[in-house]
Amino acid sequence: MDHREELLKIYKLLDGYFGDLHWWPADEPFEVMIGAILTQNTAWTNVEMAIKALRKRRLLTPAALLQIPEDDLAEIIRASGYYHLKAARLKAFVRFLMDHYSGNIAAMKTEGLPLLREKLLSVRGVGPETADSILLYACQKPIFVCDAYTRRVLLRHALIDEATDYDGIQSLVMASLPNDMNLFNQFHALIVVVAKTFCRKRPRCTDCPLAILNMGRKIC
DNA sequence: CACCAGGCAAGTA
DNA sequence: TACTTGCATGGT
Repeated sequence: MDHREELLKIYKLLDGYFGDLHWWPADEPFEVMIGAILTQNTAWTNVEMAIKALRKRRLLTPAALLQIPEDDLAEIIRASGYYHLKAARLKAFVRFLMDHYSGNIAAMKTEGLPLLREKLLSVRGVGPETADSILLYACQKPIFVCDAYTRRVLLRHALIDEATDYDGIQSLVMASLPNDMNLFNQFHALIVVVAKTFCRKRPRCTDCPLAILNMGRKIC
C-alpha cells in the first residue's frame, strides 16, 4: 500500500470513529482570520480570552483594528502571548485587507486560490499555516492546513520523514484525498483531535482508532 | 516548579 | 542554504 492509499485509510478510520466535527464553521470570517494569527504557537484557550477582549471592545472589524494604536491593541490581546509581535501582525494584516480589498472580506473571497495564497504569504507575520487557515476556514477555499499535529501523526505512521517540509506534507495530503473544502476541514479537525486524545498520552496509543494500522511497526 | 501550546521571521555561519 | 533564537501568556 503506498502512502496515498494509507492516508485515505487514515481519513476514513478517523472519520468513522469521531464523526463530523465541523470546526470554525459559524464564526464571522474576519474573526476567524484574527484567530488564525493569534493562535500561532499558542494554546487556543489563550486565544479565546484575547478574542473575547476584542469583542467586548467592538474591535472585531477591519475598520476598528485599523484605528486603534498598536500599543493599545497589544495590551488588549495580552492573554494570547507574544502580544507585541501579534499586535504588529494584526495591524499588518488589516492594512493588507484595506490596501487590496478596501476592508471588504467578500471582495477578498472572489480571488482565486493560488493568487490569494501568494498575497497572504506576502504579509509580514502570515506564514503557510496561517495563510491556509484563512483560506480554508474564512474564505472556504479547498486547501489542507498542515500543523504540528499533522506532522506528528504522519511522522508516526512513517508517511513522511523529518526532512519533509510544509509544502511536502500538504502536497502528499492533497494528492491523497478528494479536492473538497469540507473534507479538508474535517480531516484537519480529525488529526488535531486524535493527536490530542491519543498521541499525547503514549500509554493509551493502543486505544487509538489508528492503532489497527500500527501492526508490525513501531509507532508510539 | 518545569514544561508546553494549531508559527514566523530575523540573525548567524 | 541550513540552523538557531526571540517572542510570552495561561494551563497542567
